[in-house]
Amino acid sequence: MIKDILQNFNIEAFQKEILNWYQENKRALPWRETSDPYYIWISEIMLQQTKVDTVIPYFNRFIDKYPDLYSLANAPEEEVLKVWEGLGFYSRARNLHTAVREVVENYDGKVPDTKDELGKLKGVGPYTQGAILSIAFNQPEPAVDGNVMRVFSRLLLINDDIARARTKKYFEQIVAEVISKEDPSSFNQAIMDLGATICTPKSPACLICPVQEHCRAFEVGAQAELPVKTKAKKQKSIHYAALIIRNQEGKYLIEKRPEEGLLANMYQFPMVPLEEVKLEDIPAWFYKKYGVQLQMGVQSGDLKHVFSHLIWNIDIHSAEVNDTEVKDSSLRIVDLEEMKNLPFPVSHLRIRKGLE
DNA sequence: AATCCGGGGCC
DNA sequence: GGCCCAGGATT
Repeated sequence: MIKDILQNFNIEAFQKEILNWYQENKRALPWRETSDPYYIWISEIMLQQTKVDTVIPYFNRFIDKYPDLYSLANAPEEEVLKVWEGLGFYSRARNLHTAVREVVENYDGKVPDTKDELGKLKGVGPYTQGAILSIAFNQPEPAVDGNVMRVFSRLLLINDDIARARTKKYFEQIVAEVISKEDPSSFNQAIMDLGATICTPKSPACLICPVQEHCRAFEVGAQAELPVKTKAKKQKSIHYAALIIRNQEGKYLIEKRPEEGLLANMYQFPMVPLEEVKLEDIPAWFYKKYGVQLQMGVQSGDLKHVFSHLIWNIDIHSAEVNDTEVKDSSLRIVDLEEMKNLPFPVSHLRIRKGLE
């Protein structure tokens, strides 16, 4: 069936034209100034589900702080999370940190250049394997993401649901056939750039597309209908009270989240689920959970924070404690400056901003 | 195969 | 408000 879909698709001409276009039009990106697999790796992890413009300042800060693989391997996790703060999907940072240590342990600090070895590393899946192998090691491996599926679904007029796993495998077979064997690095990056700048999700710029004459969707005017993708479910909404808890010294009581699940190992102001706990029951609930007596103050505001799969509606309350130290290992008492050195999710950075 | 896991920007 | 984005791990 791969042969069928590629029937009458002029692979050689397509390769030549997309590579010529890329040579003339490629975006100047920090991670394109090198082919060091460590830098390529960092960039590919950051770029997962994240736009280029968002990644650039994070990438620059990250390699400034961790210029080589060993400096990252030797860093404490909390510091790595702090550098990642605001970028989201924090398991990416924790998995990357784990994987870099695996490379030091098992591969003498050198990023492996085979699919099997890369695939064993935490956080390195099929896409990132292909991206590292092609971009850093110039191997003709497909690196198929949503971007690539959009481009090829239009080029070849494929209306399979790209949310399905089997569809992704189908595109991987197609790209394995079409990819340039002479310059796979440029080829994969060319498809990325085309998807980001020309073959965009909404209103693609077909009239200036360098491979328009190869595009079956453009030929029949179907580019706006592709790719086909089933909708994600709507997010669930949860109502919390976030507690800004101060002691007599003016320090704050904050909490480190569990090491698994949502926002793992990130810090936050303690949160009370208001569907389960009434406002007047918060002190009793808090004492039972943390062993700390608190007095509630006033509500100082509220905010809404949207995740990919849920929505937090947070009422911000102030509270007071007498304690200067705490027993519960997840709690810490810190001043504002100390807080700024700890990793917080954006929702709680917004809460903290009200303290300045 | 379905679900979980952030955040920002666009329309 | 819905949708998109250089996905992977877990179940």
